[in-house]
Amino acid sequence: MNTLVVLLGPTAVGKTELSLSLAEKLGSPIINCDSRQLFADLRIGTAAPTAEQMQRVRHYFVGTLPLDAYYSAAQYETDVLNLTSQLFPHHPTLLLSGGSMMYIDAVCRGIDDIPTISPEVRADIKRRLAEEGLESLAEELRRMDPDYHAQADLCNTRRIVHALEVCHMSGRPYSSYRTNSQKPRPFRIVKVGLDRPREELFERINQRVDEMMRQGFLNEVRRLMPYRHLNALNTVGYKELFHVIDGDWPLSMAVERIKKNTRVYAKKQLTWFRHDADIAWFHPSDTTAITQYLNHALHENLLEKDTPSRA
RNA sequence: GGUGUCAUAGCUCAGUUGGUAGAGCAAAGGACUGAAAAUCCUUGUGUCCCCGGUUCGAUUCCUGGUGACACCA
Repeated sequence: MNTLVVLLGPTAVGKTELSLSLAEKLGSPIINCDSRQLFADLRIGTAAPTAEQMQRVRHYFVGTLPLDAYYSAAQYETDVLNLTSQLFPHHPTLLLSGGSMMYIDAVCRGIDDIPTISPEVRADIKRRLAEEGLESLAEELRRMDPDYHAQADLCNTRRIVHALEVCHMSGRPYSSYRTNSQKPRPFRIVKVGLDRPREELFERINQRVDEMMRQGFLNEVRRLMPYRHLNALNTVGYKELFHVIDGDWPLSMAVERIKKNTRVYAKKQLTWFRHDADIAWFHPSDTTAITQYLNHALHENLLEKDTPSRA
């Protein structure tokens, strides 16, 4: 059976660096699992792999989406599964690397099939949110989908709106689509988590933001001003620097906010990953242990494959 | 050396007419199913500089230290 090695961890922990040597060891290309590095033109602010790094190892899903693309974790699931079925015949082991929690889970566990919302329904709910307010929508959700209403975060506009959109779109309760079941995958998954002491991680985040500024992050953002309303630009770093270009914030304040919001994001990632018992954790510099672990995991894999024919 | 001011959370500070204290920032914890670097929820962490004194009770008032700052020599 083929194996998908998933290299994950909080932002700035050192995934990109390690993914290169790991990919070379495994004889695999790198499948990016960073929801923002997927987009073109967000190179500096997302710390996307450099041209040299991309040349060293073949990367998939880096800078491949136009900024205005409608994309989702579910689409990513489909795209990655298609890609892996193409690649596995040539690469018995594939490396997926990134920190987008929901995208990782989409690949590893799958996302339920939920109807795509038409622009009409989306616009209608949006209008009603503005006119009637969130409480009114939540009340309607209580009638249309009491199950989800009972467990939903009623302060979270986005969740309530989406649930209601699905109800209206399909005529069925949103919760009826939520099976929370794990989809079978035709390959084995090995998760390698990277982490560092909090202080060390935060120091790296701060330094990386400073480095981004030195590389001309502000100019990158300036060029993207026309696209600021797009979801792809609702991203740490970009949204803060838009305020600088507007003249509302001093640069120093934006830089501090970017550092802070990146730290918050890293914490959020760790909170999510903490509940995943399948992850084996390592310090990024402990390459010996990581290699050992992978050798062990892949060796087990071989035995599994061989066992039936021996028996 | 003298005089004065100050010393409270990780930082900047407020406050208690004497009943052991709270803001901002920073930080910590959590949720998460077709927008997820998104969106949302929760939380104050403290020898109130130290030793004494007055007091039922001192972080608060008083004596003396220590440290910082300012001014005068």
